[in-house]
Amino acid sequence: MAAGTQGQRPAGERRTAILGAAARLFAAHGYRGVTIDDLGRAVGTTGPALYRHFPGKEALLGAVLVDVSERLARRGRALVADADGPEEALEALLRGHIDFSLGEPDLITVHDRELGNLTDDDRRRVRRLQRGYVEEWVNVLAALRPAAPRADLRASVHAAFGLLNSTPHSRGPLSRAAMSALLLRMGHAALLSGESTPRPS
Amino acid sequence: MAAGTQGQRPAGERRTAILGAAARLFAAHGYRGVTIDDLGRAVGTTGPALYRHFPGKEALLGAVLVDVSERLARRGRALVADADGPEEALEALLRGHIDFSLGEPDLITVHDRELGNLTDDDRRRVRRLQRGYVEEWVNVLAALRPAAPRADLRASVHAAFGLLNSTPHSRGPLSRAAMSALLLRMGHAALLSGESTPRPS
DNA sequence: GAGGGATGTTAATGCTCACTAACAGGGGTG
DNA sequence: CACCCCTGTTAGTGAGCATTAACATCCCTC
Repeated sequence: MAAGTQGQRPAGERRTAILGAAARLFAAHGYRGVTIDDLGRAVGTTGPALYRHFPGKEALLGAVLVDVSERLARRGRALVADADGPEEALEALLRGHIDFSLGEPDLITVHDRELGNLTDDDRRRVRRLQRGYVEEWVNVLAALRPAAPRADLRASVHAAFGLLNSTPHSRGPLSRAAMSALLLRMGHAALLSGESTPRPS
Repeated sequence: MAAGTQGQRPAGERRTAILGAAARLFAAHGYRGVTIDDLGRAVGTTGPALYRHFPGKEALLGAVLVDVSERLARRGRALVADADGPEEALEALLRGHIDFSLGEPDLITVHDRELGNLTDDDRRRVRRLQRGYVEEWVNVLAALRPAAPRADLRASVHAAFGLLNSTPHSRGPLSRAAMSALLLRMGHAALLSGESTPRPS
């Protein structure tokens, strides 16, 4: 029971376990509220073992945030490219984002709480990816609401994200399916509320 | 310039200055990212002077959060009581909340990021106040959408708060008036999207 | 079957930080 | 005018924590 008792090799399994634990713990207690030892304990090692996989705590947060930002941006691009017209693109973006925020609430939470604890470099990268994702939404919306100024659309998209991302804090007793439907309906209504007169059916 | 050079007496002026600085700094860097010395410097004293006004850092956060929660809850109750029917009550709640989130974004930010750093006691108190405020909204909505289950309405209200509170992170170049109008429109549409068929005009 | 890289472990190390001690000026009240 | 409370100040103090050092295993390759 002294030292070095492990010896598996399923590639970066420990690494991904650490990333998962980091997302969960950072979401629950905040970046500053989690210690290296907490992280080690969460993956069945001691704290310093972490340094065999990441250069430090900041880099760990960076890896989490860059990864989630990349996935969101990539997914957004793909959904829009595959969609058949802007109505369907918007629907796909909404569904995709909702799946994400219901499926990985920890990542969503960390993603918009911990930007300030990143390295300047990582923060720039994450911001760039976020901007790209937002522009994807804005482009789709612009096709549906040609009269609206682009700045308004951008603000609308950010507000819609606030709505969709509220999930981690407040799902309550609703099933995932029910919550998903509710968010879809609300998000859709909010984003298209720019038209002065909603047309029935 | 050695020691004790001050001597004003406008009552709790220093105290409110500290609370303001705390809201601003906690919003910008997070509770854990702000030191006692930062707080002292922000109000023109040194760090430890703070202990003449508050028993500690936790109590300071507690004072900020309890105060904002009380104000929101009280305001919500008053707006609903003074309103003429549920349509107008909802409108008033939306406008009130939007004013708040555009006018004091720091408080909004701290309010939903730092619950976890409160004393158990303060957390309970804040949660109770929040629940009361939410119920105010839910009651109004229930009158407008009698068919919807209360759990759905609660989730909808939380989601709408996410939308309205997104402001601090994302106002962009829009004027306050423009942003206010945009949020009002979106919030209204999102909350009333429960009706299966939106009726024109 | 010897060597070495990957991965852990425990024990420093050094910094940051909330909080406390000891001391001091200032002004209102007796 | 003497006292005393209010509010500051500077110098600890002790705990927590990221990171590094030194050392130990395991398994894979030659």
